[in-house]
Amino acid sequence: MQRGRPFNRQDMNLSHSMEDYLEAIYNIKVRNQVARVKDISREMNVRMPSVTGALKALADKGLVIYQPYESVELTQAGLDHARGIAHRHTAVREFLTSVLGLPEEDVEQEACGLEHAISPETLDRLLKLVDFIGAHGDDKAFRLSDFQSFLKDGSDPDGDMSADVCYLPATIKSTRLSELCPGMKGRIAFVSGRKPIRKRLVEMGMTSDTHFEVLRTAPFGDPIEIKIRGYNLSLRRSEAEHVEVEVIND
Amino acid sequence: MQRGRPFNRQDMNLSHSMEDYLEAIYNIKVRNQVARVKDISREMNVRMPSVTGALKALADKGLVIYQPYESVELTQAGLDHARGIAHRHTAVREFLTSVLGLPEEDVEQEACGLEHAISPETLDRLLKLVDFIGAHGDDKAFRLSDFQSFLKDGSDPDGDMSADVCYLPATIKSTRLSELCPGMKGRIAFVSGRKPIRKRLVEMGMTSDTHFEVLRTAPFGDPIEIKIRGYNLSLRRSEAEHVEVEVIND
DNA sequence: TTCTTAAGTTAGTCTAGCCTAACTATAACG
DNA sequence: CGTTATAGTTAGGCTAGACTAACTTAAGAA
Repeated sequence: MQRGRPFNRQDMNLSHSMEDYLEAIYNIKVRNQVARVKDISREMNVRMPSVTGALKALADKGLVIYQPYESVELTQAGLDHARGIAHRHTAVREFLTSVLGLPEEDVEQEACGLEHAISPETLDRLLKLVDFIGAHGDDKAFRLSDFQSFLKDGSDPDGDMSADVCYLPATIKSTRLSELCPGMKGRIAFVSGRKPIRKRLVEMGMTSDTHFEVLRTAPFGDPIEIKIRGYNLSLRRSEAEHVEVEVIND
Repeated sequence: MQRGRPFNRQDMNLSHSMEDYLEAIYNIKVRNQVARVKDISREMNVRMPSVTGALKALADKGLVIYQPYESVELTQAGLDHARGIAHRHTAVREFLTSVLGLPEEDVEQEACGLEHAISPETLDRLLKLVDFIGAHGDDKAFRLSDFQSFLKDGSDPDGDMSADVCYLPATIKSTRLSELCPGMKGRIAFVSGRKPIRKRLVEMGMTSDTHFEVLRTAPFGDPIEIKIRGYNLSLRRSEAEHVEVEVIND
């Protein structure tokens, strides 16, 4: 029960609907680089004026940068939030398909509903469960008690998992280029930021879907050196913060 | 994504909020026999005028019988619906606690959010999963592939489950007295219906928390004979339909 | 039987989110 | 360089669902 509760998502109080908009913007940027009102309207199945309204609300909360007639940018906070939602979505979808065995097609819509109601704690355990169950193919035996003790102290009797593994299985782990450490590889999702900085980054070859590897980072992470399209490139931290990437661990 | 979708819960289109009200009424009746505006208001954490409004809306949809200044009754449809919601709620709570191992206290609120977004198909599988995993204590090995094939053809290699078991484990299976078959035992949850019929039933000993057993049912289920408080009682089907019970299988 | 009080209702307000209709900006093309 | 089509915005309206303030019922005490 418990009505009247504002949806408690960490500090920020985002409505169900605003979360949907944020997620849509994020997804569109990953696909198309830029998110325009029309795109969002299509993705969300609403009319354009509704999008305009939502963007103003999101801008008020400091989650997007919105200026009339321009394409939408995510702020740092907006990006963080959007990633959170996307992770919840992925976790739920993953659980529904790979554990419950529901068909991919049917799952998408349901995940959209469930993603808003999942607490961080549950999210964490859901991901761990998916990982634990699916760790080494469907035929590996699973004991609930093993999982429980794994949750507690991170021990897995079969030694296939460890507590500090990355719990995003068939999942995309997204972050900013500036967060990566040397040796990590990834794929560029999209470049955010206003026109001039975007232009510069794109000219350097930072375009969507391009793969790269981080070579070196200086003491304070500035500059950061990456290998991309066969070239070595050196970026300022302030620039790397505008590059949303997906980590690929091999 | 997919905004603009009316919450597709089977045929009836009930909003998130209306579902909450319905569930609250159901829970209160199970606890208190009667649900009054004040109770609902307390349970839902809203003010009384909001309840009045909601009751009118639910009455319009034919889910409750509402007359000003009187206590609320659930119609047949309302009861069915409420049970559905309660089951989703229980399934989610069960999963969160017994599989994910989250603490009881934290789970209640989250279940409230999730219960609205769960499809019948997912509900079914979630219950099966809880049952399958917990079938014989935490130490029983579980193979995802076994679960998957159990879902398909109802076969369990260890023979501990069968396809037509009742998939509500630590769960309350609630229904109407009129639905039960001879030999079934249960507990009276509450008696619905307007005053005269309620009065008669209560006088016969049909009060909340009383245990009973179904002895006989005539061809068309009318009358139905039960043993309650040491007496044998014969009820018309039309009366038994007003008695909400919880089945106890031993 | 009247009085008092708690429960319940009505009326009216507010906000979030959606909508349509009508206006405006931008960019692309002749 | 103006025209036009498309994208986007503003204005205004609607519904759901909450709220407060003020009125009404009903039930129990005097």
